[in-house]
Amino acid sequence: MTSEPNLLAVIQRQLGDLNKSEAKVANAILKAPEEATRSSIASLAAAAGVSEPSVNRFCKRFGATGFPDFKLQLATSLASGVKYVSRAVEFSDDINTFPSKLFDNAINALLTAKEELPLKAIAQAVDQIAQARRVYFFGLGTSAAVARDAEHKFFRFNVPVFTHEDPLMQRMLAASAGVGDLFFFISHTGRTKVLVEAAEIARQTEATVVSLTAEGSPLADNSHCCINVKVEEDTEQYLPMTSRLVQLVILDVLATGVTLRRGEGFTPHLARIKDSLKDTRFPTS
Amino acid sequence: MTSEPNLLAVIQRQLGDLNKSEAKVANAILKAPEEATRSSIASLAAAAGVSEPSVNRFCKRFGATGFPDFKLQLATSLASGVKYVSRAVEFSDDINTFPSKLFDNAINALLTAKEELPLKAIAQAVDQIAQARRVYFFGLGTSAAVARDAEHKFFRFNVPVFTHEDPLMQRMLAASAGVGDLFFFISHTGRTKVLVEAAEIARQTEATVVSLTAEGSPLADNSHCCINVKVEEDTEQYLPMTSRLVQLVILDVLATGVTLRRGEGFTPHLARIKDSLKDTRFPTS
DNA sequence: CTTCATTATGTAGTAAATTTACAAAGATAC
DNA sequence: GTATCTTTGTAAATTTACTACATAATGAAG
Repeated sequence: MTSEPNLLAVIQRQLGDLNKSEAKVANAILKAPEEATRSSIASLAAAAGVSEPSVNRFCKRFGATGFPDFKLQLATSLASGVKYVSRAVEFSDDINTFPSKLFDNAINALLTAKEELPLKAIAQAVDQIAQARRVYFFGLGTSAAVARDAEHKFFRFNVPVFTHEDPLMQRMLAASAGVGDLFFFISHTGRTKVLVEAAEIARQTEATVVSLTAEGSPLADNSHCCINVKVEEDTEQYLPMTSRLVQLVILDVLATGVTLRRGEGFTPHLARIKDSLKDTRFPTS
Repeated sequence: MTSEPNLLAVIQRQLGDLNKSEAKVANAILKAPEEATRSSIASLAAAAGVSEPSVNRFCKRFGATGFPDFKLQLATSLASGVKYVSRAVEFSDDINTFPSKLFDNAINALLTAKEELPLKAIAQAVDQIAQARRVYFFGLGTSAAVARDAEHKFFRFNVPVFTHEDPLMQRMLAASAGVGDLFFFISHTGRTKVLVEAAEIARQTEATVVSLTAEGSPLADNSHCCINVKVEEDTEQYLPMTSRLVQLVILDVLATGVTLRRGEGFTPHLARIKDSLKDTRFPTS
């Protein structure tokens, strides 16, 4: 792809930086993107309550050569089937609307994360995990489930992996750490006290501290290497789902990175683990 | 979608049935489809060596209302054609390529799942969870982490939720179940013996059995209600990541469904839970 | 092989849509 | 309060697409 991956997201993001009439046009488009691709500049201008040249200027502002070109880009963005705008679920939603909204939000989160992937930090983390003698995955609350998931992924690489949901265990293990130990902290906010404290303790040892959390948070500040997760707060009501999905995929990226490091010769080892499960299953008919 | 999946394929197929000038237009478009979406009727006519009305007639022949509409359809089908292709990670991949591949695969999995969402089963499951006196989430291996995640989501709704990773506990709880109990089994394959057995046992009681698993699997057969997850096997090497992501989002859909059922009056309750975590965190600067 | 009918294609004019140039209105700084 | 810069709209110019009609090509029948 040469240009922007999705136009609606860009428009959404820049909403604040637009002047009055441009914002009107933006809102009209965000409200009914499909329709916008089919309408003429005159009807869109009418719908937005602005003049035709304003619409034209709006298009040029977003990198199009003109209105037709803009419509084309918009149609292309829309084609993938995702409304690239995060949509909050409302109490008026029913079974036909809210599931797609949640899926769209999830997809949107992954798309955004993919665009701003901290490759350097990821590469560094892969290095450190591959070299570690022991890896501890620590998280609390919903992040504990992510840590558990990471354990499942990483134990396959002959690296001794440990997870603990108990903050006291986390503290004690952090305190008794040494060279070759790697502490991997997972936190959505990066502000959970007991977790940050555990990181501080680990930091005072010879161990390496890596975190998967929000940039600039206390946890990030206490890490040798921080994998920054972009979070859009406004869509999260009471459950931080989307950031957790991103965390999971990033852990998958790390696990895959370690596999690639191990090289092709490692494949039989993985196959052996998979095979070990064979007898626990009913055979496929 | 109302019409054809891929406009280019349709044009290609009908090439023989076209008359001379229409065929010229078809060839010009097939040769440079991207460019065709950007050009005016005049330039396309020139490129094909025909007159403008011929191009217009060509467009109408393929169901468009006119040239602009045709361009729109063409652009749409070009855009959607490229996506939905999962890409396997290879050992030749490096840090610049494999992370995006993994993200793409995850995104694709969600896109596919979204399109074939079993809404009826989801609605039914929401009903049953909302009415249940107790809900047990059971999974093994990687699905245990998903079950744990579900627990975290659902306990917020005053529904007593239980998770157990121990197959023996799962069996015993299933055996002692009664009216109002709901067993929610999570399994990627739906063929894990001990889990299927637990489902069989639960099925013999008065309890309700719901599963999130592959269609037609033994587990699905032993459930009152099965939420079918579409799985693309070929992209999964040794870790079934994508299906797990889909499972997580579906659980989120279920949790949201239950919230919506509870109605707006329930929001304060959720807010209270969120607030209860406040003191465990460092305040935002 | 001519003539008529039918279909295919192009020409020219018309209507519509888009863009540009410019002027008025509004905001901002001095 | 004036000058300057930005924003927005008006109107004209230009480009684009469409329609009606005319001409050419094709094919069938006599």
